Amino acid sequence: MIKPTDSELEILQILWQKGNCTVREVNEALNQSRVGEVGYTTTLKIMQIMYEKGLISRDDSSKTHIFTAIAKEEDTQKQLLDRFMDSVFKGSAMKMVVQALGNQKTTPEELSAIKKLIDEIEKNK
Amino acid sequence: MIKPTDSELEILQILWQKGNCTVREVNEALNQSRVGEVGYTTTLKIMQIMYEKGLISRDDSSKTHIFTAIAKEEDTQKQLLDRFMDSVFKGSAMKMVVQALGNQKTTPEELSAIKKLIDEIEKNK
DNA sequence: AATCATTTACGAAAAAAATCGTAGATAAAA
DNA sequence: TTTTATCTACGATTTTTTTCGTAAATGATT
Repeated sequence: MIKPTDSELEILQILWQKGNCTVREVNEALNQSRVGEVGYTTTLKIMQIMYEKGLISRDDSSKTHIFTAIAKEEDTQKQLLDRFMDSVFKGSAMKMVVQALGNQKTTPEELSAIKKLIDEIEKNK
Repeated sequence: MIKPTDSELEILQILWQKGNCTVREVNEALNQSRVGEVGYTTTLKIMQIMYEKGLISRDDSSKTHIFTAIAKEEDTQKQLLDRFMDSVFKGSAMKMVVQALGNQKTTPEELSAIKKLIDEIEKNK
């Protein structure tokens, strides 16, 4: 599976969230959640490249093409997470989780949810 | 804080692990854990850039310079993790941890260690 | 049909990252 | 002191990613 670049990932996120999109829709969504604007043809070009790489599919039956993400969000997350864990935490999920949970951001609800999750994983072994 | 590129991160890992290093030491460590070899001057060049960026410090009192990572490993991990969590998991530590733990790789010992960790975090609130 | 707006295709340019060759400095060996 | 080996400095080249201008196609409007 091909690793998307940063801007490709941004576009994938939009496609996962909104389903099928035209280039214009993606471009507008992109420019809402951003500091600097990005031109329409820039977005188009990146999406063309993504299409060539097989990251997204294209329906060109009408003039305005419609694009869809090919890989599922979870699969891509999993793949990127593995890479990230290897390169930053030398493969230790433990260390990474410790860092992530030490982050004030996590709410008590989330913490207990994670405990339940661990209980379930432990049962299934 | 500046985000290191992938090869810069590789070098930082070596410096964190081995402490202070010459360019040659880094270059050799690099070539051990790798598919393709990388030339000595390539490593040198990247380390010079890292020095200019303020990622590493340099002792040039003798001919052979000695380099040291400036940022602590944990701080860098934390910073990269935040970025990663934002861009891939839209900021949800929860989702990320679920993915990480769902990874068969995690051992039972690690799982119970994480539970203990959560207990402690919960106590301190 | 002529005009206008929107779209895709194409390629060029800019920016960022990685690679290495060569030259000159420095120190060690002979 | 000459030679040899190793090092840093510098810049050129290559590769990857991002950016956008221009042209041609398509469809809508008048």
